[in-house]
Order: sequence, then C-alpha cells, then structure tokens
Amino acid sequence: VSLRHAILGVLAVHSMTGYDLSDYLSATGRLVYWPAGQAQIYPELRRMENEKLVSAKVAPRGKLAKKRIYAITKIGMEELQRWAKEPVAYTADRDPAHFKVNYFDIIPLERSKTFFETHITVYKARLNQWEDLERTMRDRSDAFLARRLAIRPREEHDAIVEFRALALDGQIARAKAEIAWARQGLKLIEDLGSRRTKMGTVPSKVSSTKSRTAKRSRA
Amino acid sequence: VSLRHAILGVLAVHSMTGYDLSDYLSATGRLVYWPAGQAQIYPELRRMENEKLVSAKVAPRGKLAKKRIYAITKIGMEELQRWAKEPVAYTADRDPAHFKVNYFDIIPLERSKTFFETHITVYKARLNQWEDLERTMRDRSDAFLARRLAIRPREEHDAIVEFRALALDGQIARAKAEIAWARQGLKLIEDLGSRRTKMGTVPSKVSSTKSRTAKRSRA
DNA sequence: GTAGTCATGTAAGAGGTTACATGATTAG
DNA sequence: CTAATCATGTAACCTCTTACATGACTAC
Repeated sequence: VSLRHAILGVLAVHSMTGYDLSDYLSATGRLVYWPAGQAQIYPELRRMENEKLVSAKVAPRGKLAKKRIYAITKIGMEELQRWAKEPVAYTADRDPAHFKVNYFDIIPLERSKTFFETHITVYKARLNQWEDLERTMRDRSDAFLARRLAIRPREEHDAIVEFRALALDGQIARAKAEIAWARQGLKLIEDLGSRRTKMGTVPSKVSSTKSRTAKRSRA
Repeated sequence: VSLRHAILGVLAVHSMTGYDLSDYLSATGRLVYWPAGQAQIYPELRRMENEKLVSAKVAPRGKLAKKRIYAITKIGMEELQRWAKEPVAYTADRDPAHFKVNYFDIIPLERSKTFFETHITVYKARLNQWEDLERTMRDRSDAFLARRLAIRPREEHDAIVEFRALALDGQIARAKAEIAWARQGLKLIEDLGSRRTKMGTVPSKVSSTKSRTAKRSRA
C-alpha cells in the first residue's frame, strides 16, 4: 500500500482536492512522484477518510459547485511515520525491456537496434527530469520543498533536503545504468551485424535498408 | 501481456506441465525468469490453448492420475516472434524503496541505516544470482541454453548467447547501481549522525501540519 | 503409513489502467 | 458563446498475490 502514503506525503505539506492530488502526483518534476489516475485517487481518499487518516472540508467552488479539500490528520501523520519506519517489501523485479532482449535472436537486427535507441531516449528523458528536479531542490527553489521546510525546524532542513536528493539519486543512478546498458546493446548489434547478415538487414556502414534478401556467409 | 510470452519462451525449448512451468519460471538461476504462481499459470495455459498458442497432450501419471504436457504450436512461435519485434510499453517506474527514502527525515537514523543494509543484502543476492547464471551460460553448461542451441543452426549460437547475456547484464547493471546507491545512503547517514551527535533519536515529535500557524504542542 | 512432492485448479483481493459519465466554472 | 479546465466519480479489465481445496504419487 504505497499510493496511500504518497497521498499522505503530499497532504502533510499542502491540503488539496482529489483533482489537485492526481495532478500533483502524476506530473513530472514533482518531489512526490507517484502517478495515479483519478479512478485510483477518489476511492482511496474516501477510504482514508473513513479510517480518519485524512479529513475533508467541503468548500464552495463558484456559486453552485462544491469541492472537498483534504487535509492530513494526526492519525495520518502517525501512519506516514509508521510506514516510513517499516521495511519495504521487495518484489521480484520483472523488467519487460530486459526480458525481451532474450528473444532478439529471432528478430531482425534492425528491430533490436530500434529497441535500444528507444530505450536510450526514454531513459534520457527520465534522467533529465530527475536531474532538473534535484537542481531545483538543492537551490531550494522548488515550491513544495520550500513549504515542507517552512513547517519544520531549521536544524532538520539539511537532512530533509539530503534525503529527498538521495531518493532522486536512486532514480538517476538507475536511468544512467539503463542508458549505459542500451549502448552496450547497440555495440553488440554492430558486432553481430558485421559478423552475420542472416536474420535481417544489417547496416554495416550507412543505413542501406533496402533488401532483406541479401545473403552473405562468412568463412 | 508478458507472462504469456515467458511461457512461450520456455515451451519453445522444452514441453512441460503447468506445474513444471511454474517451477521453472519462479526458480532463481533460470534463463527465463518470470516468477508466476500456479494461480496464474493454469488459467493462462487454458486461455493459450483456446487461442491455439499451445497444445496439450494428456499423459498418464502413475496408474490413475493424468497430467497435461504443453507444447508450443506454430501459431505460438509466430506470436513469440511478433511480440519480440513489438516495442515495449514503458510504464512509470515507481520504486517503493527509492520512494520511501523521501520520508527518512521523520524516522530515527538507525531505521534508515537498517533499510540501506537490507537493500544492499537484497541486491547483492540478486547480483550473485545473475552473475552465476551468466557464467553457466557463457561456458554453455546451462541445460536450458544447451537445449535451445541444439535446436538452432550453429551460426546463430553466438547471437543467442550474446543476447541472453545482454539481458542478464541489464539486471546486473541495475543491481550494481542499487548497491552503490545504498552505500551512498549509508554514508549520508554517517554524516548526519556525526552532525547530530545523537544517533538514533527521532528528530522531533511529528506534529500535525493542519494548522499553518505556529501551533505546535508537545504531546 | 505418513510426509513430501506432483498436479490441477478456484476464490478473493490488492493495485493499476483505460474508458466513460456528469456537470459547474473560467478564460478567450 | 465556446472551449478548456476543474471536480468527482463509476465500470470494466488486467496482472499479480495469497490462500485454500483436492487428490494421486513416491520415498522412507
């Protein structure tokens, strides 16, 4: 149960509606990033309200409409701390991308190449995202962090920032590892391409991806 | 849908029962590692049978009992290839361990220390597991790989081994990144501990942030 | 003969995704 | 006036996990 604690983590800093919560959690560049759709948020908030982890204040929106602004309760704060202390449950890491590479011997090399290029693109985007966030955090210009710091004693500020940065470093390290791995993949494809040309068209120099029927055997 | 393709990947090399499949996929040191319980395997096999991706041969087991030995069909092989060519769907990576570190400012340093030590233990075990597997693969002593190679032309053997090794390298790189990150965490804790002099004490009582005024009561 | 393994399943539930439904409010 | 945004939800479905149910077989 981690969505619940992501919600508590946000509400501990700033009360907001379910709509805003979904927005906050799902947007990139957020200190508490745990993407969740409205279909997940609204029912969860109701459950949390029943368990007194959060409290809702019904506020008017315009003339007729209303909205429910959720705030964390004392019980909610305690639950957040209890969960933070608790060890994480390590689940088997099944990575669909890594897994798929097992079967690249039965597809054209061109496809594998595209795969690794996409992989690099995806993780470079994520890397940038995390690095940007860490920067706005370290110079204390992130609004959410500033608010978090404002409600905590000054002597804790360093620890708060360092732990948040460390959390981001975990994501950053992973992204870097994925990029390096994908580059290793591209290198392998190049090597195999110059060695054989049986399963698919191989761009040995510049891409001349015209015919797949070219069959050359070496040695 | 990836369990389905893990199953096809195994059956492409060796026909077996649902029981054996669950065993194979879930055991460490397996080339096709995609842990799945029987509750997942059996219904999936039935669905796959309906779609003609696999075929079952009912074989006797002892005198009265029977078992269903599943084999991959031509359609199944085609589906495996189709899926291998298809790009992977990248989902948001939510890592509960990285996420939790965000909240280490509200728990005792001792707890955080335990967390990182556990993290290192977990990923060292995984690292060993993958490295062992890669070794038994590279020297061609893995039984599953040997069987895979036996049914493929010799000139493909290198590519098969290299791609499987690459897949493992992805897991290995990730494990190494996690270990390095956790060590960074331990170092941070040491630094914070020496700054604070009081090791293992809660920074301050968690107070409700509901009131943004300076209303903090010590319970 | 009993314990552990082989073998096949069902039930319930957690967590997440996609799509749909509804209506008020605000910005241009 | 219209479109985008704010706001709250429901329904269906997918994947995975945990627990339970059943019974035959094998090793000791």
